[in-house]
Amino acid sequence: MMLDERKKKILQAIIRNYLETGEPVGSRTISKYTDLNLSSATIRNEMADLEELGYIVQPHTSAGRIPSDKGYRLYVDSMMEENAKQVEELKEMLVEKEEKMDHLLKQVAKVLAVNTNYATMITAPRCQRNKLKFIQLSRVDENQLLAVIVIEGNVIKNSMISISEHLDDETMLKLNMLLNTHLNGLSIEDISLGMITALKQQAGHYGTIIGDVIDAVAETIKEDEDLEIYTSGTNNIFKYPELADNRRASELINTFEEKQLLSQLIDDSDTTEPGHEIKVYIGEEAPIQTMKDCSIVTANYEFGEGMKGTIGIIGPKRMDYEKVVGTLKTIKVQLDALYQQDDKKKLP
Amino acid sequence: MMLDERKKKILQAIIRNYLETGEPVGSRTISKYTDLNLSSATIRNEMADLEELGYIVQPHTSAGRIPSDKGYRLYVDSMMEENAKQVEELKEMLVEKEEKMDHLLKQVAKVLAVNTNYATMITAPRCQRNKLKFIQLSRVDENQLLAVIVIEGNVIKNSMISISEHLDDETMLKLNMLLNTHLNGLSIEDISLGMITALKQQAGHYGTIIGDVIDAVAETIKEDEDLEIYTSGTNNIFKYPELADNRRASELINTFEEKQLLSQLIDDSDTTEPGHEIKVYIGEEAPIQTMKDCSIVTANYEFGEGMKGTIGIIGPKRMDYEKVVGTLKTIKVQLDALYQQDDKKKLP
DNA sequence: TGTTAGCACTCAACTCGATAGAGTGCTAAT
DNA sequence: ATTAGCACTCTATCGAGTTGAGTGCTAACA
Repeated sequence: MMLDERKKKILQAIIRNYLETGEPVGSRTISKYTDLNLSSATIRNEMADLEELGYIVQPHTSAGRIPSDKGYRLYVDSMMEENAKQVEELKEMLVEKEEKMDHLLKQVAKVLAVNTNYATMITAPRCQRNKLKFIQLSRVDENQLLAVIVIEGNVIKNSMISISEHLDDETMLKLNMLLNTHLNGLSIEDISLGMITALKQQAGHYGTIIGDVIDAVAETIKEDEDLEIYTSGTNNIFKYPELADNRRASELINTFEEKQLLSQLIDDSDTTEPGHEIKVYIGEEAPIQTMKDCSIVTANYEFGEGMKGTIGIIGPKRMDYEKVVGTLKTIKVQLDALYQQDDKKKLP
Repeated sequence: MMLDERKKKILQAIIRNYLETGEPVGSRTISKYTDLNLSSATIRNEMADLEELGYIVQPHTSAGRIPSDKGYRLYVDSMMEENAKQVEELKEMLVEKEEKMDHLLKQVAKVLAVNTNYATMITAPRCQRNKLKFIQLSRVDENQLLAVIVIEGNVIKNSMISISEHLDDETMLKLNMLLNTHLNGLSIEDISLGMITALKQQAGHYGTIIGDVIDAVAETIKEDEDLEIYTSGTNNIFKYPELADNRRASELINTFEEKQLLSQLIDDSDTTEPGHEIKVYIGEEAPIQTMKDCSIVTANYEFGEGMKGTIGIIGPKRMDYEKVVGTLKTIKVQLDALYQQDDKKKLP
């Protein structure tokens, strides 16, 4: 049986109402709530059908109905009206652009959390293939060298290297030359063992230093790959009684704290095909076990040069999908734009 | 009235028992629990005294007694027996020393949380006065300079500077010389406006670059001063029913998330005089309003060159003070030692 | 004089039954 | 096809009664 227009309207009304109240919604309520001018008895009949079709369920015999995962899914897929919400305030907050990436990300997470009343997370943009862009060795004091490593996307890392003998300026220059001419533009896969030994040989007496530097490079790139995740508004879950009981809350808080658990979510939402950058997970669809009573909405933003980051909003299944998707779209656009801006600033 | 030995023993027994069970403890329990061989009636008399003195309270008329803040305080101050706990496991985990400071700190927080079953926090070591140690300008590409800034304690920060014209090697060298000879060893207060203009003049055509670099230096030092706080095991609060009700849990989780709220705690515990590096806050003594149902134990560790960090453990008032203080002491020693080790490695 | 046994009393927590009320399903009338 | 009406179901809530842990007090005891 296909859903006729009226059934759809009723389902939509049920969901909308449930989103607001969090309580099972009965036939009488719908009869008044909609502009269908139907009696509660008729609604009851329709609701019985909808239940049989699996779009709504009864928590117990004499209670109203609440949407099932399938019901939410239909709602999200086809029934949500697009409307440009007032996210102006949000835009403004983002405009005062933070200098540092991590500050910016933390702020975005926070703004999102405050705005939506759900828990949020965001990852820093990450590269698929990291290429080495630039290496600089300098002498900090008698016993220490500083290696500065810049990789594609202007990610910069530093590493201290201990040395046991003095290096004069000329040697420093030579080592820098050697490293840059041979390593620039290479990704971690490109740097072979053969190349390393060759370099060490060329450096002669200073081979160990070259070795140390290359180790540092490898570590830098590796480190950039294990991603940083920022979360905010986790205590928002207490606003939704269906998530706030002790066991569930504890599990959720833990998931948010153990960032690596969230990475499953990132990985999953990462595979989005272009044009569908926003994903919605409802209940059991979630890739994380502890979130099976939640809904999750994720969006991928781009930061140029193939760098992508992920934003996620986690809330109860009766999430205000319209608002969340709308807000995420806005944020995504803002973040995408941010990179363009950066780009322009670079070439005045 | 001074507490005689027996009253002390009874109080101690009450506290110990309450720590275990979390339930009010009655006279009969104590009569059995201790080796005093007293009847419950006698205990009752003593308990009445203890209550009058304010060391214990009754939640309601016909319930057992629980320790008051004052009772805990006495316990912590004078009645805790020092005993070397088995923190070997913990030592081992710390021994596999992480390269990166933030990794290490996160791990410490986690190990502590798992070990104690309380929520934990830790700050990175922070300097009182940051002196500039070394500056390095290098050319990354046609339009960008990279300024690497090293401050005392080997904190390293990077900053990109956009340039509109090509700089040749000689100029780069000159600028580096200029910056290092004039700025090294200075703290932020030492860099006067006069000095800046003088430097800019010397740099002539490249004065704006010098300005940019100095801005970056200022920002770097400032950034290092607003401290990073890592937390772990926040969901442990759900293990203690007296903290796990919705309102309290939400407030606590929020406090842990809004790191800046925790900084009040840091500031307060920072003022510790030498020899008393471990502080215990009980209930209302806590400098953070939301934690007035908790107890907090903090320790300061040192990282040489006047850098100090803070570790904190937050749990219910019926916290196992002995274990916590013992564990914190161990961790503190480990962290203190870590620096010494680092120091040695520097001078082989 | 300190300790203890005994007893009456208190109070939170639990159980049980009754009740109210929201909501349903079914049937018969429109 | 829709609706009014009614019997039915189930949860939530409230109050009464019960239980049991624990106290305070008193009188007896060593």
